[in-house]
Amino acid sequence: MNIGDAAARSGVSAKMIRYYEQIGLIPAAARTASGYRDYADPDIHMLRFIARARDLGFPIAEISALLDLWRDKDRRSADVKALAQARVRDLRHKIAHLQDMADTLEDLAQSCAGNDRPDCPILHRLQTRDDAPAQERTPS
Amino acid sequence: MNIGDAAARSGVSAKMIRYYEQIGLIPAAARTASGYRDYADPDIHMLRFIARARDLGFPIAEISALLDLWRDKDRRSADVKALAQARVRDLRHKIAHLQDMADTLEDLAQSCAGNDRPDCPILHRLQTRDDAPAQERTPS
DNA sequence: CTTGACCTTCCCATCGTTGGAAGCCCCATA
DNA sequence: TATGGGGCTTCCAACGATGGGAAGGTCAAG
Repeated sequence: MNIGDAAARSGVSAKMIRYYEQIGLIPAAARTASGYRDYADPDIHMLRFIARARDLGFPIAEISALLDLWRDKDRRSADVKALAQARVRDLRHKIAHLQDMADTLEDLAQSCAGNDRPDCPILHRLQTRDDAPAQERTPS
Repeated sequence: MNIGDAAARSGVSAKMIRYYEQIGLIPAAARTASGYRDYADPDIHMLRFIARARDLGFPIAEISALLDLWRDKDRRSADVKALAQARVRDLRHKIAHLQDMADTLEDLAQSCAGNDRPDCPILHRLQTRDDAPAQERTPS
């Protein structure tokens, strides 16, 4: 099976398949006499595995570790779980950060009149220091 | 003031100041006779403005628009508010996406024994199709 | 044999940031 | 005055993951 079919069946683009091979995430594919990459069902399974791990937010390095565990029939499920939990922690951390930014920005936007006048607390906040809680003892 | 001091006072690294100048986000700095960039207080204010906008998740292109509005004394606060609200929508969208991934992954992790045995629903889910709700009519 | 769709490799771009190398400048100290 | 260390300059490269495109070979149908 050519790389285009493998891409269509796995959900990983042909570009990405070549890239994953290049960086060593997946082994070099078999080649036909004319140099075309040739894929079989097990390759498709592996690519689908990668696509799903990627969709769950795993970076390449962790997908590589997951692939190793996937292939290792003597693996300990605790190792897989630890990877997943570390990923969850990282995701929750990123979410909290984005949430802080969104909440702050929403507060600012809500306090802006949004009319034809130029005065705007959003710009005011950006041009002033932001290390204070913003409603305590505004100086002078 | 040298670029190192400007970086320390603004919270933008010297590397980034040069980069922002290069891409045109900020005007080219004044130079001393020997070629050193020379910054004054208004430059620091601008860099701090950039640092805060960046911390609120604005990409460079939007910071550029914010800077234009900041300098424009005839601006309409509605334009600033619209930029902020668009950013909030984008952040909420990203948050929802990460939340989905984290929730899915947490469910999977919770269902994994996490012991010395190799069987693991996380790997199972990754190697099987994921377009089904995962607890309805598991075949055979 | 021609045509069009596919494959190959290689290079470039994104976005924001960091790192390093080579070379010049400035200041303080010996 | 010489010297050393740190800061400045520019240029190049890398990160993660992906897309776009050019130049050229291959395959299958007509």
